[in-house]
Amino acid sequence: MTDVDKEVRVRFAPSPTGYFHVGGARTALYNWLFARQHGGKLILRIEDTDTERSDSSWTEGILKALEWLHIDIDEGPYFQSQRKDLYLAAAEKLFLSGHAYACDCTRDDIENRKKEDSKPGYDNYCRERGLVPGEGRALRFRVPDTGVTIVNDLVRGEVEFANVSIEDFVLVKSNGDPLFVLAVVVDDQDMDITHIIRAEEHLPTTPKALLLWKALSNKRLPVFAHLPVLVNEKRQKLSKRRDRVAVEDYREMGILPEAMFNYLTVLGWAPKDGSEIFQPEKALAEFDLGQVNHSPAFFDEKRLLFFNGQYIRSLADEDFMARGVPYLGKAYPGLGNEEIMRVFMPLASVTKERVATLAECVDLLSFLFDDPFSPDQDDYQKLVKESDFAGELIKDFLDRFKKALYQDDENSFPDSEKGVDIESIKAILVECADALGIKLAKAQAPIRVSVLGKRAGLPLFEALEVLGPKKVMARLENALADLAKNAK
RNA sequence: GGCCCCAUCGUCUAGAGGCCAAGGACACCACCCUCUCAAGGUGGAGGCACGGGUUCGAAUCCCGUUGGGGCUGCCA
Repeated sequence: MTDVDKEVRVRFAPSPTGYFHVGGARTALYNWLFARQHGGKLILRIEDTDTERSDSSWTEGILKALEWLHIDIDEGPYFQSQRKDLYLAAAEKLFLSGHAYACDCTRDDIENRKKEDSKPGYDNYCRERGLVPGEGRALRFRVPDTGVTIVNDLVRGEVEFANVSIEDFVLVKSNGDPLFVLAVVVDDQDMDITHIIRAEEHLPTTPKALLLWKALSNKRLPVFAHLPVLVNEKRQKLSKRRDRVAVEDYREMGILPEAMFNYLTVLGWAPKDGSEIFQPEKALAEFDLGQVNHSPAFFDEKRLLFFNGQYIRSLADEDFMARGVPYLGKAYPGLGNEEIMRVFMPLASVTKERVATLAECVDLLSFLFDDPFSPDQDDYQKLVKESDFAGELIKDFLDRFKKALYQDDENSFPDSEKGVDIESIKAILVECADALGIKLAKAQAPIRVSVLGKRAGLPLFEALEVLGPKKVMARLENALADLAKNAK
């Protein structure tokens, strides 16, 4: 078998030093697409060689986020913290072969000499001192003084680095811990990685990796693909510390994983036909690293919200409801799912075309569950209290509503849940509006605010029907009493 | 400062020398639909950073400038 026939093996290698943000998710996604396209393997490797900043809880978050996005991994997770011996063995090999040398320079030493020299980076002071590796001594790689190192990149073509511009970088810290450059190359060779797909920020370290790779073995070089970074509104690389773009946060606000997946896919790549909302199958069929954009992309939440709205609306009512229920359950811990679903289901279709996220269901349906109930103060003030017809209208509506409900038998209504149907409620309000000589749009406002609590929301008649006559009447009577009290 | 990457509407993009007086989508504005709000429909405003080349012809190729970004750590 020739090298060319080798199975595609890619890796996603996050470092667990903070919450998992959307930039990492996109890198993982592109790796996944590439692996699946080529019938290859996706390996997950946790780069936790920085013991100071790494934490297993972050690893947990990465795992959960990948699962949520349906990015399934074939191997791993491997933990670099558990493979230290491998890196140290490679370090020894490099020292023995003369590719690396021990260095006892402190940071200050280097700084001081730099003042005289004015050249940045390490000055190769220890290169020919013949120090033996040991306590308090770092191990540095001997970078060639001449020649160039060329990075073969699927996204950017060939990128050339003059070796003189690369300093003798550290492979092993003076405390004996291996550094990521070493660990990454050792692992990529050990795990037979064929394609390294990662963010562009790694491009400057790639020539180092290549030099190391060749010094370590004669394995075929991996092919690189450096993806443009994701930036914030200020065009800076997304940072875990600065930018609030955790995958977990989007999940909590009710972004659908398929919407996130789709949005991430088209952030930096577009299918030939220009379509933007599509199933993963299409990306699998058409995705091409060579077509990935070269420039940084802004993670536009507004656009994500649009994608999410599209996905929500394409859901079957039952599915939509099932996904929304947990959000309501969280907002109203006292309620059982059954209880929520009973009123959610009949309103599912009118709700799903009014939300961009699942969390927004809570806001739209709160009138069903709030207990005690109280309307939005601003809306109530403006559309009920300050209205010159609200009192009259509400009274009229309430009278007619009761009449329809009791149906000529005032005693037949104890607490019947039968209620009044949508068409009848509408007919009643039309009559009220006509009596006042105003339009239906105007007439619905006081009723809406008094019963549903806000000036905007679900279609009034559907909402009233599902709410049920008891609460409708109680809230209208409350409004009436309040208006009467105020009139004095 | 040094090295490297990048540059099409505000944003994400289509564009691989003539099909481009630059197309689509988000956001924005207007109108239609309409019980509110949405959703949906129709329309509108809005861009090839600049300067040189190459070419019969450049958003597309080359050079420079400017601008932005990344890296420059015994972080990843």
